[in-house]
Amino acid sequence: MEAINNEEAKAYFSRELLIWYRRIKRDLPWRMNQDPYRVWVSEIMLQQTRVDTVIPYYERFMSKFPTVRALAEAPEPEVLKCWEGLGYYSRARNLQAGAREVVERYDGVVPDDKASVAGLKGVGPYTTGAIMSIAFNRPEPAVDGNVMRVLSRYFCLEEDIAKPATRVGIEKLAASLIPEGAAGDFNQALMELGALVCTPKSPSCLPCPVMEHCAARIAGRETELPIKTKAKPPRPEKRVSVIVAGTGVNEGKILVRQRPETGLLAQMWELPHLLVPKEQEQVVEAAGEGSGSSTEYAAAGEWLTRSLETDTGILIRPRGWFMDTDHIFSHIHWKMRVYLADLGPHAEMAEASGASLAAETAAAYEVDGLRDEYRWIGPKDMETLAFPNVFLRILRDYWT
DNA sequence: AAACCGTGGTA
DNA sequence: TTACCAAGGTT
Repeated sequence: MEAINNEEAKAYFSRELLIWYRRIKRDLPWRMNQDPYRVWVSEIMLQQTRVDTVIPYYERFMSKFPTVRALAEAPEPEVLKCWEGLGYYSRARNLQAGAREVVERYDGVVPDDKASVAGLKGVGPYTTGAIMSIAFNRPEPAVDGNVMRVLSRYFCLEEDIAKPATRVGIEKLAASLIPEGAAGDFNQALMELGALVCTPKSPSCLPCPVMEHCAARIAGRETELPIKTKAKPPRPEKRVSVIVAGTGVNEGKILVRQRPETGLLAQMWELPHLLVPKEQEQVVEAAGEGSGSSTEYAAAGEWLTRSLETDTGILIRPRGWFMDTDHIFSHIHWKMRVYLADLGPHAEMAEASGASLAAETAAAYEVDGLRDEYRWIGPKDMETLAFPNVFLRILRDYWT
């Protein structure tokens, strides 16, 4: 291995990486052209999400919302439905808010201006650099996890890449590596190398275009780098969810609700569910699949009925266990038990009162105190409302 | 700075 | 099976 100085190592890296990328780059949907809107949508979808997962979502999204204006004018629930199953749903709402800002402030044209792009909702330092370089070929760094890993190895950097300050330092380095007039290709080359060659677990150094002068490789430390502090494991939460079957005018339907505007799974739809307090965990645990006596079922059912009534004003009548399912978010682990139920006695009384259909519905609302966020839905409504995966799985089970 | 925000692939 | 983690951003 020829010993070279740092400036030579940098020039070599930029030159060889760019040549390599232009030879082997993948043919991806968002690389069809450099339309800033297409680049923008792809970068938002690709945040913390694999290429293979994104591709079908991207195709669907672009055919439904082909322009900034189309996205800006769409009803928000349609945008959320298009994002269903992809996760990090605030990305979808921020993206549409950004599109609306581009229509109002920039006449529907994504501005070729770093500060303006950086000011759009959901666009942070990485995405700003990605849009500026890929769409407009501006010499801005776009430092994501791939880039931090690749540069940590090539330059044998030992800073913890989990720390925000480390990314800032690597941005300066990445900026100094951008070849004249080739910002977009070079930034994508860095990420392509990280995705295909310089992978997290076992990097494939032999086909690497810059292996010869990779400091970590030369030191035999390529698997030790980058240094990254471990994430905390998700905290466990026991939850009980209920499928409430409608009767009368709601025959064949079930009760769902829309989540609040902020926080976890914001504005997504879900089955009614409750956090099980520590002191109730034993009671719920005892009433599972064929594992509880009638007494134990009654105890769990009583707790569920009382809690749901307190929380939502809806009086149910538990009918039995349906399924258990685990769902792991990035920071919470839901251990969910699902029960079947129908409505309690006073709802039936309202239906049996002999009132007209409209009056009956109104009466049911009054008697049940059904709040705005609740709705009776059938299978057909699943095509319109956006549900997170944990509830999609349960509902598909229920309706098949 | 550290917690919050989803999901699925991989070893 | 557990553990890691992927083209991050916001608060």
